[in-house]
Amino acid sequence: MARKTGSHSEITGPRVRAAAERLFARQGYAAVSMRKIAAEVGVQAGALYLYTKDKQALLFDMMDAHMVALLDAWQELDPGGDPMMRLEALVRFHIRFHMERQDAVFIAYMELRNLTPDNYVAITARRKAYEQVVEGILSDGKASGAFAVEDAHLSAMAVIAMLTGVNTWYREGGRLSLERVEEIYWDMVRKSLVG
Amino acid sequence: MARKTGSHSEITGPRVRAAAERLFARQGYAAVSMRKIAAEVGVQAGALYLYTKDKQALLFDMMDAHMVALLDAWQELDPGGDPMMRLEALVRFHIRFHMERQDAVFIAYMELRNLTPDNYVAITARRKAYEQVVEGILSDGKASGAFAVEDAHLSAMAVIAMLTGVNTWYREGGRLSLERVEEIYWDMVRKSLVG
DNA sequence: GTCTATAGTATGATAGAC
DNA sequence: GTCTATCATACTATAGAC
Repeated sequence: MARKTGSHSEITGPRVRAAAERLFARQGYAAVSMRKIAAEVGVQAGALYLYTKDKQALLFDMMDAHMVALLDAWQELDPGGDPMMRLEALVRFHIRFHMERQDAVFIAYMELRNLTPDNYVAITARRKAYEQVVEGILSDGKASGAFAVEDAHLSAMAVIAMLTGVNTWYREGGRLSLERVEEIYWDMVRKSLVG
Repeated sequence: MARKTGSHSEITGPRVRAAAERLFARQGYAAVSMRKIAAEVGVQAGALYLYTKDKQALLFDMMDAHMVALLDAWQELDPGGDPMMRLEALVRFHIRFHMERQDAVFIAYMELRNLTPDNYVAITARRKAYEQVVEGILSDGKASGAFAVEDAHLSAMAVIAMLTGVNTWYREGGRLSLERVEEIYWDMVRKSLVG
């Protein structure tokens, strides 16, 4: 016999996380109160603590989930082999993945300083893992002669900054399609790394 | 006859602004209370209102001063003429200027959302002016055939993101000197924009 | 599962003494 | 010019009713 009323946990939990993500991205973690999140969901502030240990866990969990999703998605997609092909795949993947998750990306970059020390260490480790994916591709390409890279770490950071920067200006329905943006960025990245 | 004690306004004012900049950069505008700023300066919270209208003015004034300094400094340095030479000058200028003002840069990028609507409009106009400096150089270079740029606006945004990204990873006394970083970034930027 | 009520603390800003 | 004291409000988190 089915439940008539009562447990909405499977619905309200995700809604709490979604509301928190929206609000943290738009106003910043410190500026968003539990009351604001509750109001967005349509519950009272006290009810939020059924779905999260505290406000900090709300922030950490969404940042960690984002970084894990990023690393997993790339692992799934990584073609391996030729560094030039891998880098093209990564450039297109990075732009697309980040454009589809603007709020999460914004939070991942802006709210590091609002993590507790332990949580900061954990998230920073995930970030470093992704940076090393990019650096690894550039190192391979340098070794094989495909890329004229002086310093693989520096170039990796430059490429990541450039790609993630798309989020700051690209707006859907604007002058350029995402396909076009991908194309032009890949062209710039490729040229910046070859002879 | 000289004052023995009393007015410290010319000293305390700048110290208030400096403390606010440090704290806003490290903890974020919303997370920093007037009491924290006062403690950093060594005065009581109430005394801060002798040097600023309110907390928002503290934020706006430092962001506006930063953007004006950026635009003025470039206008002073702009060699004019050949787009390739202008762009090299800008790349080196941008990295250097931003590295010397890490806190202000961080705030200028992170705290836009904590500005009141009017203040947001004012700061955004300054940002756009700087973006148009870069876009203008790329447009000139495209017209003269020096740059193979598909979309001057997109490329300007890509270059700015890449250059400003230096702030997120470069640490003084690290593996690479700032001169070396400048060199490598200019090399990457130049290659990404030519044939 | 959600509510109301509340404890305990922190906030931005002002008034008035010195 | 700076202090102390204070107003009015907001905050996170918990307890207990339903």
